[in-house]
Order: sequence, then C-alpha cells, then structure tokens
Amino acid sequence: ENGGGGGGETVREGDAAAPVAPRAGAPPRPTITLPPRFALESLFHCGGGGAGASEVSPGPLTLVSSFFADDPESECRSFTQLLVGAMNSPVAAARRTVGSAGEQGKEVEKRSSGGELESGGGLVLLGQNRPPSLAISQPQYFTVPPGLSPASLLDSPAFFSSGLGNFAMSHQEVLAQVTAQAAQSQFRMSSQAEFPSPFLTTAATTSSPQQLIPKIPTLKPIDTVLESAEGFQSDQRSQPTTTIVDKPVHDGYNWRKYGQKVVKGSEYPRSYYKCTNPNCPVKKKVERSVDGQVTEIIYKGQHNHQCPLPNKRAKEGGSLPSRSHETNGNLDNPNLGSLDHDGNFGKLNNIKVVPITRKDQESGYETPEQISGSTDGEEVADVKADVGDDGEREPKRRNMAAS
DNA sequence: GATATTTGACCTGAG
DNA sequence: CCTCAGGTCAAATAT
Repeated sequence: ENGGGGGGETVREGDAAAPVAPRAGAPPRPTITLPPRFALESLFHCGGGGAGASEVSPGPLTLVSSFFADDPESECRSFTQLLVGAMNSPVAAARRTVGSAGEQGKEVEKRSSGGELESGGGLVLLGQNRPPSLAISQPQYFTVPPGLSPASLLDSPAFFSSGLGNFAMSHQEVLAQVTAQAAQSQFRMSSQAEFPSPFLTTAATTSSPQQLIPKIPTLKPIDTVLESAEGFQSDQRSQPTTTIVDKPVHDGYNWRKYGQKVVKGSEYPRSYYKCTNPNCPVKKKVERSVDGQVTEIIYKGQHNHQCPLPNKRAKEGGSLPSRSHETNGNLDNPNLGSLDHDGNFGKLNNIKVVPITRKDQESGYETPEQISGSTDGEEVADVKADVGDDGEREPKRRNMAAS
C-alpha cells in the first residue's frame, strides 16, 4: 500500500537539506531563500509594500491574475489557464480518460470547464477566481509561455519521462506539478510586475524571467533562509517534485498551529494553522515533507483584517496604519476582488484557497466576488445561513460538556 | 508569565 | 450502524 506513489515524489531531501549548495558551475539547484516575512507580505498581501505597489493590497491571486492579464507580452497565462491548458492537453485528456484521476482530477475538470469556484467547499486553485474582467485572456486552447507553461511542463521529463511510459502518474501528481510550477512562475511574475520590492526589483532587473526562477530564491534574505525546494530549483523542466519552499507559515499573517495529523493520502504530516487574529476565521493546512518542505498549502476562509505589520507581531492586529477600510465582514476591496483569499501565495507548491464553508465560516467574511470572480450566491447564502453567531465556535465540545 | 508548539484524544462526516 | 479519515481541541511542553 505504500504505493501511494505519491510518495516518491522524488523529493530529494538531501538536496533540500542543503539550502545553499551552489554547486560550482552548475546552477542546478538554486536555493530558495525567501525574504523575511515582510518581504512576502509586501509582495502579496499586505500590500504595503512597495511604494509603487497599489495601496490596496490585492490578493496574491489577484495580482497574479491581473498581471497576466496585463502583460500579454509575457505570454504567461494565469495559473488557471495553465491548468486548463494542461487539462485540455492531449496528455491531460488522456490521463483523465484513463481515469486515474482522483478527486482532484474532478475538481480540476470542473474548473477547466467552468472555471468557477466550487462553492460547495471545493478547493479553489490558485488563480481560479480571476474576476471576469481579468479572465480575458482565457484561451480556449492554451498557449505555452516560453518561460513556463503547461506545455513545457507536460513536455518536461517530470511529466513525460515518468508519465509518458505509463500514465500511471496519478492525476494528483500531475496536478501538483503543474500547480507548483505555475505557482512558481506566477510568483515571480507577480513579483516583478506588481511589487517593486527591493528584493524583487533587484532580481527582476537583473535577470530574465526565466532566470528568475532560480533567482527568486536568491532574493535574499535577510536572515531567513527558508528551505529550498526541489521544484524550484533546477529548471522547471526536470523537476518532478514540487516542493517549494518557504516557511510554511509566513505569508504575512500570523498563524498559530493547532494541530497536526498524518493524512492518508499523503505520507506527509499535515499541519493545521489558524490565523492568530482574534476574529479571523482563516485557517490553513500545510503539508510538508519530512524535510519540512512545503508540499501543499490549503487556505480556508478569508482574513477579516489586514495583515499585521511586518515588524510587529500580529497581536497588534487592528492597528494597521493606513490601510483604508477593512470593513469587517466585508472586505470588499475592489482590488482584493477576486481573491485575496487571505493573501496566501506565500507558498508555492500547491496552493489552494478554500472558501470558508459551513463551520468554517463562522464569520462569513468572504463575499462571492472575492471568492470567485463569478458570483456564486451559494457561497454567501451558505455563509449567512450558518453564520448565525459571531464567530465563536460552539462545536463539538458541546457534546463533551453535555456529557 | 505569556505565547506558541506538540501531541493524543475527541468529534464529525463520509463511505 | 460501524469504521475510517480528517479536522479540532486542549493539556502538556517548549520558547
């Protein structure tokens, strides 16, 4: 049963362990050193960031989306598009047909066809919620961006060498790879485009898009060297595994780990985090390999607050400087628009944003628009229906107390 | 002492 | 109804 296959994932821990191993000459495995929290924050959510950055903190996804939409030149498409493309590709199709796809496959399929959020609590993959306005460049077929793309991905040994011979590669694996790689690209793209962060700027100005991949990691860091991930390093064409790096829990917000568990599907333990903000319902699940490399991150809900200041700890919570209106319960920040599902994106591997559903939505902060560019009343309806209370959870313990 | 993490137990929902 | 798996709680422990 170890089959899970997934496992292998080919994650070479050894390498990962060696964060910085600039093998002379060969730039094979760039180390990913992410900038300290503030960098990420400024990059993705807390918007603050850079001077030039829009004052509103657009969600990472939004950024990404808008970036792509904005920059056709890059030929890079949104993650969704990438996925779509991947799914539409013969190979993907073949895989689907094969039926090896698991639940995830279903999700993807749905997305590829509708591109809409699964309000039912489905996962929303990165870039999924591009607002209609941004969905423009959605190709019916997908084009392959030079720097990275489903095609190259599919074309890559990662996919083919292992999958070609046999479509045994689980859909999940494929998805993971696509996701990760796309995320990588988005990450760097958005970084360049939207955030003139010193780090990024430097990287952006000094390297070509493609070079950025390896570069990003080098964005350097002040002191926080996050583990490196295989996926990131070497060229995207040959990395089977998609481990990205970064300190799992730092995306600008403060998280408190409240649990960890080994899930069946993955051999890696999954950690559960909650946003430390008092009323923030956001949670996230982080899966990491034994090395601590993040293999998957799933966000749930939306922050009902601005992200804490970089230097300060979350506790300050509400005292964010000028962050305009953070209407509680309704951050309808136009920019956040489609997704700011809490600015996540900090991590790159598999990033999923899950709309709060039922019990998770105690606060019901999200709005349909935010969740998916498409208005999906369901979500909200659900939220409201369930959100009777303020946010306190009165879950199971009730029973305990009763007894 | 306060806060965060770890970890085993418990609860819930799905099959 | 039972079992399994995922998710969460909260005491213990660490920082």
